[in-house]
Amino acid sequence: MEIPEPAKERLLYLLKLLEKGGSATLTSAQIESLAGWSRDSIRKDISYLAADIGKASGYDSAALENAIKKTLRLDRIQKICVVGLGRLGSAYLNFGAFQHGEFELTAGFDANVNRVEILSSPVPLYPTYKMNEVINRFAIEISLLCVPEDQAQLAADKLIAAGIRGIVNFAPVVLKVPPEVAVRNVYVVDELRSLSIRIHTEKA
Amino acid sequence: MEIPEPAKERLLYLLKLLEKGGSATLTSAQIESLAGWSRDSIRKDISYLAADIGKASGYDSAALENAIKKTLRLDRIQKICVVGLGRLGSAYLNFGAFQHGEFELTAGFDANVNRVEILSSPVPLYPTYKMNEVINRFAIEISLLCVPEDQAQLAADKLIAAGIRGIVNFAPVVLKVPPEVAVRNVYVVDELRSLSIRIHTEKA
DNA sequence: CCATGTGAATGCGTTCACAGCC
DNA sequence: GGCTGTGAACGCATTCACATGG
Repeated sequence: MEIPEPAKERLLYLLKLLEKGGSATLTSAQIESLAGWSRDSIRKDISYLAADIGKASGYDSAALENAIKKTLRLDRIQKICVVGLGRLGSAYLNFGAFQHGEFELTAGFDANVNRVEILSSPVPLYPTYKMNEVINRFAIEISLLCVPEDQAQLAADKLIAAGIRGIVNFAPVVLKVPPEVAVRNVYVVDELRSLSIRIHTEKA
Repeated sequence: MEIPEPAKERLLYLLKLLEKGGSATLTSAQIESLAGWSRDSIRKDISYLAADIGKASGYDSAALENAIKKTLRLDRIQKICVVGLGRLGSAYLNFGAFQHGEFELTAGFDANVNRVEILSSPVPLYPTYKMNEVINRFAIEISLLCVPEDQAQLAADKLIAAGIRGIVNFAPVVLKVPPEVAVRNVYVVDELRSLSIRIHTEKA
């Protein structure tokens, strides 16, 4: 069965809750108070996992966590890279979660060859012109895009040409990408606007 | 009429497109190719604005931009603050968009009094115990939460007690907040997971 | 008995199709 | 003619209500 998109997002959020530990077993009512959705939709969401987790006492947290990871295909290590090694990009080179977690930072790129040579990094660094080769050699699927605003589209085009499948875009621009490439924008002003809208246009 | 939540998000995204300039007039078909949604839903979304913008030649970009801002209540300056003046938090003190744009950074807070005194900043800084007073005095509605993971919930509780209405949370935790407080989480691993799910669970 | 799991009903958002207007 | 604007039809996700199981 195909899982509805909103259900996937809720399951992802639930996974976050589960990872922070807490009780070994959870009922849908408890999840409701933690997460804010109705217990009915929580039960329905979990039922999509088809994993036989529920007892009369509720759900086994560990089993639930595994089932979500497996169903959402988050159960294996995935390779990522970072493009643009300025302040933000180079900070991610040393980010702990990328050294041991489910996302393995495998390469860093920058158009400035000097920067590539001088920066010390636990991750191999390459000049931009090697992007195609490196991304394909290591089967990198997702990239962090940390270049300045005016270079973002150009860098994205290169990533796409190299066969990247997903981009986390930190530049405040709307990237033009083909439909098979997924993009998530991370920009604080967008978040503020979204909050502002929720605060000021809520059903009175 | 109440605007559907998904429509609000699309309008917000469309606003971003409009702000980057481009042509002075846009048809729904052009927006379709830029944004990726169907022209029908675009026309419906814009119709919620009830603003009489469309001509036979399409929409006037400037008028459309204004109408979106007005309808989504983004047409006035809103005050924000930042809690936690470490690497990330202090970087936002000098963020250009918060000095002239629609969000005005009005205060910075940190529990470490020393840090508050030593940091040089274009924005007034205060120790945490003044949070309540300052937030109310300046009518600050939204806060950036940039403290370490293990202090995030505590700091959020203080913000909520001070009457904050929205939080942009940069810590990798699920904040427990009352339903009237809005939260947006900004965490790169969440974004990567979301992309991964889209890439690997797309309808084949 | 309490909590899960699930077909059936509801409700909401998108798509359709056409009327109205420049 | 081309594009917008919108009631109506449609389809999908949430909610309901009950059957099932520890």
